[in-house]
Amino acid sequence: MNLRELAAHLGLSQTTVSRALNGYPDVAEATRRQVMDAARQFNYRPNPAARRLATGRAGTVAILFPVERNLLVDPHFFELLAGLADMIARTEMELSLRATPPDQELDNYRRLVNAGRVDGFVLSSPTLQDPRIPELAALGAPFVVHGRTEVALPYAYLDIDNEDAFARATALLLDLGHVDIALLNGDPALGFAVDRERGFRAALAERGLAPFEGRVRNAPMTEETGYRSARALLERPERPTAILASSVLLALGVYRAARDLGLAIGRDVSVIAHDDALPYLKAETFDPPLATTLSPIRHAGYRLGEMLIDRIAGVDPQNLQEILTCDLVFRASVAPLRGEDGPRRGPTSAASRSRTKDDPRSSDRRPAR
Amino acid sequence: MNLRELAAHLGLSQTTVSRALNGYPDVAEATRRQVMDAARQFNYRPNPAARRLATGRAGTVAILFPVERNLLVDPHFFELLAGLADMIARTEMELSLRATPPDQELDNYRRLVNAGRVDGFVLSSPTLQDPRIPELAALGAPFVVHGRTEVALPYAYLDIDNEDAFARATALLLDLGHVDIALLNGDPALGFAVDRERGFRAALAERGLAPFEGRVRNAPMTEETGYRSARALLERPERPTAILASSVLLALGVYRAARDLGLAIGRDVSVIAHDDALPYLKAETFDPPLATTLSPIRHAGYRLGEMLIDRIAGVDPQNLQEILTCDLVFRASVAPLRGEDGPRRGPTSAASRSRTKDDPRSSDRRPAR
DNA sequence: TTGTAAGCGTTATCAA
DNA sequence: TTGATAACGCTTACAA
Repeated sequence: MNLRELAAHLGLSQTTVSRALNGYPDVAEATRRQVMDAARQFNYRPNPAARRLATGRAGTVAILFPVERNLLVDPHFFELLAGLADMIARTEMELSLRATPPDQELDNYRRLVNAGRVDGFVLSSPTLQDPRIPELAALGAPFVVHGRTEVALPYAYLDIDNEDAFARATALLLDLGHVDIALLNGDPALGFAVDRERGFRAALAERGLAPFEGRVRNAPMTEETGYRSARALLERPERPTAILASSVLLALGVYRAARDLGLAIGRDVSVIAHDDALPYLKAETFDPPLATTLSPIRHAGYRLGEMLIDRIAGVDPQNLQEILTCDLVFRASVAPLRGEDGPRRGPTSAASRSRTKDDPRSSDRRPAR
Repeated sequence: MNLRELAAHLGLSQTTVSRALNGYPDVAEATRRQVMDAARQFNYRPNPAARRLATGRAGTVAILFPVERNLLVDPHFFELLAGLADMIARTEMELSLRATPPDQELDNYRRLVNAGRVDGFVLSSPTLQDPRIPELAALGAPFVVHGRTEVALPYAYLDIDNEDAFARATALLLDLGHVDIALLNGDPALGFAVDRERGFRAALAERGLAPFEGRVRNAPMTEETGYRSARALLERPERPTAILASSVLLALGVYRAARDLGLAIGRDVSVIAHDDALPYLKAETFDPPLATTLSPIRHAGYRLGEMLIDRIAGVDPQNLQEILTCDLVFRASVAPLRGEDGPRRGPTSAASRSRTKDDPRSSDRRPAR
């Protein structure tokens, strides 16, 4: 069933039918209803190729990823993708996944835009001075960025409040008596690592403290580096009593190192990690369960899709800038410092101030039957 | 630059130029060369929307994934996707990633085919009686399957030789003196788990052996279940001396369980896992390094893309059925059984027979300069 | 408020 | 071996 047949069936012109379907104002309400009903009845779907050809719009959003680069080493990317695909599937748009050799990446953006093959992009894992941003801005192509950068242009982004999350996590540890806290962070070329360190330092500074020597470590966020870093930190007698980790994968390595050294997570060393809610690596199944700053990255993908659709529709990028607050999820990997003044009995007032709550994804969220 | 302009520039008709570009036979060699050169010179690219409209072909291959189902819990899926995207990017085709509610999955395949929006599909994680296969076959839509099933239809597939891989891994352990071997396997609704168990049992049977009671376990392939299963197996005195795991993630849990129980991997319990070469979970960085049956899943994605292109071009599915042999990569997680007759000194002849070799991805594969 | 008709950039049919 | 010309199915001036 195509437009001509539908129009013929209704005894109307293609024009009118097209306008009715596309929500143009100058069409009689009665006509519109008729058209809509018939379209539904015959399950009419406009041919996307024809529409593309006529409008010049591609009906496609794309996400490019460098074939060889880190992105693929990063399971978070795919979780983001899942959320994005979920959102886009609810629209008439398509999501095109495109691999590109790293050295042709900018070129590919340019080509896709100039050839009108893509209406908008999601940029993932931006660097602080990400060249894709000025490039796409210059091309006038709509895009949304997952994360903030230092690029001084008005662009649409969605980020989590990394600084706030790590400040709150640090404050919680401080409230529990910890003073020597280490930070296992990611590659500082990616903005979030910088923000997290800033939050960490700010929370310490607020109590007149600073990180001890060698307590801030930057490295790729893998189990292996988590292990190595934690091992290096914990095997010396003057070890930190708490560790903040930038990912659950890093925390996995921390757990392994602690176990190797005969240290009990929680009792001997407290751990809080940032949790992007990867479905195959759940903080709550850690032993002991891992406390986290939580922000499901899948939801971020979903929201980025919505924002991109808006951006394509012409919404000003200044109005498409969002920062999500992370939940701080308290679990048994965190405990009060065991000091000479005896164990304390739980978070102090400042800790409960900081929105501590349980995992919102737990089953008690479902409505009762 | 479009076809009309290109034709005008050459003083030829659009028809001729189009035919020259598309490799039709009835065009003079000289003309073709002229056209090709000009096309290259002006960097001419046919408009995909126009081409789609004219040909009825979509120029798109798609991969559908259920939003909620296990697939997303599975990091392997994304690695496959990366290989597929890499391949498709080298063609004129697009790769469309589509999320679908699980209950509308078949419907969505049907819609996409009938509306001519997709030229072909990659089916991932097929079940033994996967309903997508008869559905797509009935629709006459080209598709390739990652894995084999019990569906009695001629369809294109790419699979690894799971049975052979696990038979060889088992034989290696047997050669090293192990007798009580456990198998931590995945969900038996997915075909590969069945094949792996078959290989395991076959290798044992060849020596007149069978698995001990409770030694075959099926569960989702996560770190957590690996831990639980290994724990249950290893904490009893009559524990297995070797464990085969269906994934590196499971093996991670096995390592954790062994550590908890004070058992040394290699010395006290040998471990071999199947390795799909996920870039962020490397068997060679395990401590001790993890022996594996190796088959990079990314390459499978790449190859599936090639096969799908062939299938769309009309190649008979019977000629598009491939089974890849896994490499057996020997590492320190495997050691001879420590028996009353003292430690043995390494693999016996039968073991070296079984294509044991080092990780082929190591740097010595690069050509010398 | 509706209709006519001209594109959009290809490919495909048929004739030359 | 080449060239007119008609689709392909939709959107959009412009006209009525």
